[in-house]
Amino acid sequence: MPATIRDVARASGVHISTVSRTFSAPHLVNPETRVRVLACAEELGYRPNRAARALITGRTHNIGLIIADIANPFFPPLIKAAESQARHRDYHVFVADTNEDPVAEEELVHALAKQVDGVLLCSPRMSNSLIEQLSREVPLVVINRQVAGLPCVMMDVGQGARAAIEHLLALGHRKLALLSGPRGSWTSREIRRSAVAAARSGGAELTVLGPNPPTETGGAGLADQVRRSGVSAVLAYNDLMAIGLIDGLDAYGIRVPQDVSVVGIDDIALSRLTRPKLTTVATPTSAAGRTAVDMLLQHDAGVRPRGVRSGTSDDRRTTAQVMLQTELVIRDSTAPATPDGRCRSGAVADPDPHCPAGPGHPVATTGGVVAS
Amino acid sequence: MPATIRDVARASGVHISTVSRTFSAPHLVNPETRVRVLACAEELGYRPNRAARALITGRTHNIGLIIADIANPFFPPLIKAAESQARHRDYHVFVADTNEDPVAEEELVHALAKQVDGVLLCSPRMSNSLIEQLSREVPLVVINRQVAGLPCVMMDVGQGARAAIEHLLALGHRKLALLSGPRGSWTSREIRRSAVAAARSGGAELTVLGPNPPTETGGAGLADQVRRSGVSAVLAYNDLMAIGLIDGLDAYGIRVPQDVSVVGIDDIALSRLTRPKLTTVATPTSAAGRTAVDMLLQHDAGVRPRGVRSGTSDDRRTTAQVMLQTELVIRDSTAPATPDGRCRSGAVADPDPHCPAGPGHPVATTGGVVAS
DNA sequence: GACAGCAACACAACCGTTTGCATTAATTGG
DNA sequence: CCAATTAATGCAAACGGTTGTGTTGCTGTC
Repeated sequence: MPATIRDVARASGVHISTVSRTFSAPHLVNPETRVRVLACAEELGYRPNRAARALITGRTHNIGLIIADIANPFFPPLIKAAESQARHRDYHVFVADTNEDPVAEEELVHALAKQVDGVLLCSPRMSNSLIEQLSREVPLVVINRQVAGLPCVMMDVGQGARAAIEHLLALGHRKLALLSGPRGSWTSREIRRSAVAAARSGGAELTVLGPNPPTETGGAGLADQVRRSGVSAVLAYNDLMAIGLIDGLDAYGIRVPQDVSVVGIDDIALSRLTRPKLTTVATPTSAAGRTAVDMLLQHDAGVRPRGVRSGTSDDRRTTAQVMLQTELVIRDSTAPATPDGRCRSGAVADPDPHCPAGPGHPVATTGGVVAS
Repeated sequence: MPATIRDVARASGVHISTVSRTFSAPHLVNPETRVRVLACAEELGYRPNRAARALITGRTHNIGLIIADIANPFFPPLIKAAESQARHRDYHVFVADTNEDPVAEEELVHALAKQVDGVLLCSPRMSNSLIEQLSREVPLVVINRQVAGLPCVMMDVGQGARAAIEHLLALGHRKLALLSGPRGSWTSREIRRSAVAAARSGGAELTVLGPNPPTETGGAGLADQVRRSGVSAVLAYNDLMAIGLIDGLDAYGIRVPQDVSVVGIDDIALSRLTRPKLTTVATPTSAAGRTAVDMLLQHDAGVRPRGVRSGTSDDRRTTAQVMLQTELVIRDSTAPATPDGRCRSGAVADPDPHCPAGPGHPVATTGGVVAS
């Protein structure tokens, strides 16, 4: 039913190669013929079959995007940016969700390999060596992880975590906790490394809790541990966990930020909507998506020569690694510590929810529910 | 570089057709040959090229999923469910985002048409006639919309909206507002129709505000209108708008649910995390994603006969239309109306935020921030 | 007037599969 | 022992494009 190049050729009385060139190399065909062919193509509703083209050109004009969990609000902006950027370059994006499962990750790379010109591996949970091995099968760009010899786009969560810890130290907190992320997460390791270093150099004590599932439930489940650890401030692997924790603490009658300060990472849209609004480290997710697509397509422009089974060397892509900056955004979930390290000793139903912000707090917070 | 069927044939000393059959029709090849071929394939890391297969079989084993806005938390669970279901049936999913733009929607269908075996059109904003026209180009399953003659999977938002309005009426509210959704949204029309009918039969007054962008910002921007309209309860097109509205009202010192009750639709994960927790109509998004994939693939199983350009008729798919049930879930953003129609007259900084729940309120709410 | 140069197009091989049909060898029935 | 059947495999034509290499006809030059 759909019109093929042959239908157009027949209708316009030229050879199929002329039709093909009308689209791929217009300067090679006579202007008069060109308009005639284009008219026929339009008439028949002809659209080139990309799969057929891929067969001979070797470029599918598809890219794969492998994500740990689409339902995690951290990812949609990245997906959206990648998809949009790809579309501008006339590429389509396969999105696949691994449910945080490293095995599913590997299978998906294999499954997509032949079908795409490259794969964006977003927050991979598998091992570096496996990633390197897979990269021999299909061009890979790694997001949120550093892998030697491979193009990577990372966000500087180390710097972000440091800023967060320093913010908490400046507020007077001395007993801190870090809720770490899932096993296998490069981001989680970076955060931990930086947070530990920052806490130590600030003379504070930092307890690491985890690994944990990077979800709201994961955070909520840690409320009890946080409570008993006696810390006055917490840095969470991501906003979702931070929000879950706040929720969990609330069930124990512990108030944020009056009793405990909480900092998240990511700055998902949600973090502006919960009460208290979350202090968090903003990560440039959209930029990461765009950049990753650019890096993948940049080296991908050249057309594969005819019969040449490309040898081992020479198309060794320049493995740029870019690090995007993060930024601490201070909202309402952090407040100065009281002299004893806690602002208020877990009062459940205090009639006055206000815990006046001390001079160290950079924004005018009034604690609790506040318009801003 | 990647091994082809010819490489495997050469290595195992058989014809390529035998290799092909080893995978697609194993019973036709000698068991001994089969194991030999499989061993060679394994050795060479051979994986069939799906594009090449698609060329001749006519099935790409891809499906397209077109979404209004990936960043809207309503969609990710649907995407995830669709992707998972598709993968189980050995299909891959192209995800594309239209940014709520009907024109982008049409272009995307065209662009995907040749590349997929069918397209899931999720919450389309274009016209019915255009959808019907596009359905002649590629099999379509429509989600969140009813189009005659096309397979559709809908959620019964009409029933949901009625339940929401009746809930508000039972709480004593008599002046209501409806924040409608984007222009072109079937869901928005359904909600409006049902809400208007329910309000009328309950003897209440209902103001319709909109159309509006279905986002948090869209909701927040309506706070002023809602305030001045003097209503005591609001039903929003979706949770995002409801949450935005609550935020916007808060800036005017209007409390939810003490001063105004707010009901959302969708029950996105977020609605459990904001304060107050949102009363909302839960829509079965994951089920919708799964069902849509099933409906698409169900009629898609047959292999296209060899040279037969399938005629007009006979593969007229049975156009099942399924309606999934919704459910009102009552949380903390709705409370009984006071005799004068408002619980509290916009007190900005009242020291006591509690507005005791009346007997009509089904859950023990204490208003404001509460653990539950 | 012969020939180079060029523009415009046609020809045909090829990409990696699938699949109807032909071929061969082994098995069975009469 | 021969014909008929069956199992296993080879052969080659597609699928819908792209692209290197002719082929043709025209222009301009000496």
